[in-house]
Amino acid sequence: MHAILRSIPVSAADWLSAAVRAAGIERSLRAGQTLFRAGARTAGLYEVAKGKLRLVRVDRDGREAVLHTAAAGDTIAEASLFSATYHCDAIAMTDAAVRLYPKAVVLAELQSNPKAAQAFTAMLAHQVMTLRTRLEQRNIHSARDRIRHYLAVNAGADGRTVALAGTLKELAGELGLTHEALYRTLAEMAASGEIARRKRTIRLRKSPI
Amino acid sequence: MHAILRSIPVSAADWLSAAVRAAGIERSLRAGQTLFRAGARTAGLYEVAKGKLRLVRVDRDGREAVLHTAAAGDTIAEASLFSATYHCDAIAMTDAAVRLYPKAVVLAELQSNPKAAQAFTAMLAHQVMTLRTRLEQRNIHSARDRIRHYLAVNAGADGRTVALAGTLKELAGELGLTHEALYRTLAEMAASGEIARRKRTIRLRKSPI
DNA sequence: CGGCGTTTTGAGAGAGCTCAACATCGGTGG
DNA sequence: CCACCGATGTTGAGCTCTCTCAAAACGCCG
Repeated sequence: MHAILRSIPVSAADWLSAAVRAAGIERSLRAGQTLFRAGARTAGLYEVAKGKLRLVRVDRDGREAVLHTAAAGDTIAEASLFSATYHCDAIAMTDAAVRLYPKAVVLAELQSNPKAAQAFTAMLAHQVMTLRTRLEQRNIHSARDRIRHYLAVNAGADGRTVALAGTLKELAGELGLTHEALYRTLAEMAASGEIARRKRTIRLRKSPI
Repeated sequence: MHAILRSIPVSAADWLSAAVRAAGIERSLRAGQTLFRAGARTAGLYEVAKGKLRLVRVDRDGREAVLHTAAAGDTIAEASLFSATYHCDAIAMTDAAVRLYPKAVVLAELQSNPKAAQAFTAMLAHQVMTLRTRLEQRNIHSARDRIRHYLAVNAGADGRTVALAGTLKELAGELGLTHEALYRTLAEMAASGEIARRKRTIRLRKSPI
């Protein structure tokens, strides 16, 4: 799935001109530190240089919804180029480094450089599709089927091996499950022989129909 | 929320050049008819001229996930400009009419017309934020809170009146609830005085904190 | 070795889903 | 104008499933 879009450059490095990149402002973050919060004035586009960040919205119950996870090479706050304030919090999951490309510089670049604009647009289009896939996933109520869906969507080249980016607890958050439910269901699926678990991978025993 | 992006032209009419619009191919659809299905080769960008369409993905249980609802003036299949196949089904909810702008024509336009490209990009950015809001919504487990969230996000200018676009059953699908749960919870909220229901509107009694 | 966070397993309760029956509304045709 | 029909809207009762709270084992790092 998304085979074509996968080949599109996701890294800002690939489409921002040297001039824009030169205007980038580096910043380091410790694990757990906040890059920006919802409601704050938007500064521009961030590129993750090192580590991982997550975009979350917090509802009044203190529950966190993980909207996105960005690793090195990814950009965040793309949509904020067209908005005055951020609409979610960005928090470093690990020690991390980001580069800020000021809004005006990026917008000028997008207007003057069709190639950059096209790449940026393609990346947004890709994000729309990824988000829709996650929305589809959230429509699945059963924990088991939701995990199956995740494994199917995120399987590697062989179609049955999934590399886990972070901890299972993080995965639970991304799936919208409690970590207990995820642990339990994974254990059941392993017991029934549907999956095999290793250090940082899960392998599907049978290919999903 | 999204106050700024709301003012961005959502209609294709506003940014496609006359030449591209002239290349548009009209097509009529009866209620329930399918415009395209997941997996089919992408033809281009569609603009809804009349009626309403919905984009859905169907899982193996036959359950429908409503990814998007498009009304007159909206475009659909934007991301498909960068993909060889569609990733969801488009189904007419009412008798409808659409205009197809062939992929090559639109892509050429985006490359040659910075203004169009910018408008298109802004629209995609807007979609990303809308999708994230829906993803946030799906993280809310309680039916009541999910409805509250929907009402808060979709309240009109006065901040407490929400116009219902379609049937409650459709709304239930969009909220990821069964229609029974939605009916019941709306009835409870009306009984407790939290909302007031009219023909095609819901009004919040108190402004949500 | 000690401490902290992840991983794991247990038991109970709540909330939405499912199945079911009925009411209501809008359109159609006699 | 009225009867019919389908879809939406509404309410009831039971059940399943995940969430919640709890406690303990495990792994990693200082």
